Amino acid sequence: MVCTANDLQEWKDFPKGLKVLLLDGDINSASEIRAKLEAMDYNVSTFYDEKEALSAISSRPEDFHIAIVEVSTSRILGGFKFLENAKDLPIIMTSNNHCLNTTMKCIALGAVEFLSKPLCEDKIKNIWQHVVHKAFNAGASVKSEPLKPIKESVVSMLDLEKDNRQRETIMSIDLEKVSRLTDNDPEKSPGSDKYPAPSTPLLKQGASLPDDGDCQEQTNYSTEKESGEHDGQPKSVETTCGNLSSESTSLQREPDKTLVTEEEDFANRSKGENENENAVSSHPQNIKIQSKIDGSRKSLKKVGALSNSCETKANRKKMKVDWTPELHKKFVKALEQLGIDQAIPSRILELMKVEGLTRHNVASHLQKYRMHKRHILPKEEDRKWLNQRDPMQRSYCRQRPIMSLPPYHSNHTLAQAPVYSMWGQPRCQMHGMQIWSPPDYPLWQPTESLHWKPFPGMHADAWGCPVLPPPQTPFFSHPQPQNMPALDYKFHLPQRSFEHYPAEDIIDKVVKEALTNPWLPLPLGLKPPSTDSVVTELTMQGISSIPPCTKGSNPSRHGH
DNA sequence: CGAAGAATAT
DNA sequence: TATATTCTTC
Repeated sequence: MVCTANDLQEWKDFPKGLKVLLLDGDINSASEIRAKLEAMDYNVSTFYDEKEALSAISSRPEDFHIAIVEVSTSRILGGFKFLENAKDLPIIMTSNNHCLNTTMKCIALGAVEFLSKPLCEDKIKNIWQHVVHKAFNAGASVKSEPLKPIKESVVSMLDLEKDNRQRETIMSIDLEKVSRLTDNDPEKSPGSDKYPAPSTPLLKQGASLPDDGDCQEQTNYSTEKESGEHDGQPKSVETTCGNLSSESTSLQREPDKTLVTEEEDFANRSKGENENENAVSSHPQNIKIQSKIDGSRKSLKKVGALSNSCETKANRKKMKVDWTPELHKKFVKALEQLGIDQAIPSRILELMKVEGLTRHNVASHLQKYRMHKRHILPKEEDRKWLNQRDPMQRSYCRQRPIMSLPPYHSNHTLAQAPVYSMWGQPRCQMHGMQIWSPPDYPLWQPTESLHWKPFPGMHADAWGCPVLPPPQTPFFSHPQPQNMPALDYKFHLPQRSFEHYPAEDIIDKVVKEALTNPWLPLPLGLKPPSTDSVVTELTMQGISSIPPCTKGSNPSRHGH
């Protein structure tokens, strides 16, 4: 009756010949659906009465791989009855009536999917996925344990995230996973050739009930949670979303761009991994994936290779965190709040409140951040040191340091294809996106594929020109000429570099002082927020209409 | 043991 | 290069 993974492996032209039980009280509807199914080379047995259908599956279980059951308002009980009594079969419920309650009940009773009528070809051509899914999940009874954290994160995710985009992202990822399932193993699923890009049924389900999506999801999750795992029931909703939730939710509060990026990222990576797997060996793919996963994640207890291929997906490596400007901003804000001495990954993570983000993620980012800091700070310290010893220089050193204009500023090539500082402003907008660094760190911004270099051929290490800011440069002199983007974050390393830098505690002290007494002039080497960053802040808070003239003006006539 | 940070891998 | 993972130290 149930299609096993082995069956699938030997099923040469899957899903052709898929045995579909069609239960629909409406003869017209039934024949219509049947025709469509048969057009796909599915093998359809039509029933108009659930009792007949049930007796058929009990007497000839091998004759059915999947069932499509109609639940009309008039005979809704029949549908449910079938659903409750044919649990071994993946059952797709269908109805004219799109009532959410009905849908939920169907799913709660174990239906793998609810499809609203009419059943167009797109909706039914991929029903075989449920067969595959079920086949792969057969015997996966140990699921609850690995799923537990997943479910928790899903629940919290739902608490936090009301945005539809969230759901869409998850669904899309789900789609990716489902197609991976099929693409992954051509031998098991030759049908993937025929239906190379199956739409995810669950995606449709979600999409078909957009207004109730949240509710529905929550219902599903909570159902799942309290009832434990329905063994063998496809858990695409819970499992898939859940598995991914820890990843996708890491950026759930981020705008579309972030989510999309993440999603694509995931898709690309998955694809690549699959390709690799296939390239290495086409036979024991499941095992290979499993062992691969086992190597990097917690090992799975289950032995069945096929059932593990699902687990594999479930425990798939965390996807890369995309440190978008928004995410980085949170990071920086956390740093700001914590101060330099408290800025440890766990606390940062705490403050960032980004679901799914791990301490490791933060640590890694922090490492990078600090590494960058090291590039800059010594120079600051140098100056500080220098100026502490030379009161005469303090006066101008309180001024914002600027960098000499590299010779490229008139270079059209560079001007029209601006690559901004990877540590400074993000590309594409010199105004409005800059992140306000905490005072104890120089401004820093993760790159997004565009990497700035001071000028062609010049390595970042070479930053720092023996140019000192003009003494009359006002304190708040941030707006920079547009043709020198990002450069304003670079401090100039005086040619005469000192071997000795002040001790860290001295730096900390100075920094703390600056924090405690913000009204005082900033200690040497530290800079006030730029206009850009202020604009950014405002923009982030919804104040977007800042007169552009506030930036790009000449520093020398700006601050007073 | 676990966190932090550095080093190394991908 | 950016991020993940592993190693080392505490």
